[in-house]
Amino acid sequence: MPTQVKNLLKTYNLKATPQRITIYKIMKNLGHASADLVYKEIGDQFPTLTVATVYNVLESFVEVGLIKRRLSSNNKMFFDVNTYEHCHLYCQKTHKFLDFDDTDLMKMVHEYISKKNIENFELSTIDIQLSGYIKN
Amino acid sequence: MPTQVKNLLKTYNLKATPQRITIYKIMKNLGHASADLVYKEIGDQFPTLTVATVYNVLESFVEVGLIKRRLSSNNKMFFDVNTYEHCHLYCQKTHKFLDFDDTDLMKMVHEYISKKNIENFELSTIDIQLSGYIKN
DNA sequence: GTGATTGCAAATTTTTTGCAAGATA
DNA sequence: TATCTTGCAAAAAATTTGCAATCAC
Repeated sequence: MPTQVKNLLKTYNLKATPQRITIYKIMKNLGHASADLVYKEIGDQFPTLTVATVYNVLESFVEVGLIKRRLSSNNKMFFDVNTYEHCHLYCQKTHKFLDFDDTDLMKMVHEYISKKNIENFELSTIDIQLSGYIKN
Repeated sequence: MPTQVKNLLKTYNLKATPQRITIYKIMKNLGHASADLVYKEIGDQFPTLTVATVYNVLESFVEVGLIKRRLSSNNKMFFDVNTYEHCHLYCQKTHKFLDFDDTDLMKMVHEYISKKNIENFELSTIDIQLSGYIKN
């Protein structure tokens, strides 16, 4: 697994620094997280790693497409380790995300939208977010 | 129009202060905006009105359901003056929103989702956001 | 009048920046 | 070695708070 992450980073033309490896593993583990959350998760397992580095690293991941930004109403940056298109359940209370995989739905909406042919807009991704309360 | 806003606020059990009236008019005019944007828009037309008040007022609007928060990847609070369910075009470069009304699409997705019967989740609203670049 | 709302200034929280030191390929 | 990345400390940006003064009803 550690070597795998190393290779993954290289695939994306990122130098495999210990900081990046650590942060990627945490993102992989959390699935969705804010910079802040990642930083807290690091805790004292890597004492010299600073918040600034967390932001830098996450930004470098976004740039190459290794992770994606997610939309939140939390006024915090949120990132998603899964970059393929999928829906989300978003908890308005805790601001947590759960993946909601439904390729049929995504396909249906995509087809509908492409028929519409929206002017003056270059579509990049479709986000479907079900907002509400995650119980438990 | 000024009286209309006054009445609207009263309908929502909000005292019709000049600050609230001003801010609601601006929101109505902008459609979608961050607290910051609203504050800038006020400019010197109301010199004593501070940022703190902008946040307070917008929050009070959200609480009663007069406006809604919107999801952004901008790490800023975004608000929407239209509270009915509708889609959005979101510009990833400028972080601007455009309404994209399509009741058929919303209906289709709603029906699809309700058939799914998602466990441990209390659905409040469905957000469909088309992210990309708004030309022009 | 009374309770809710505002202004102000200061504190927090979140994110960014600059630059020297260090690590990666 | 050359370049990219990190650490650190400080700045900037965004949001919140406390409290006294003021206003809407």
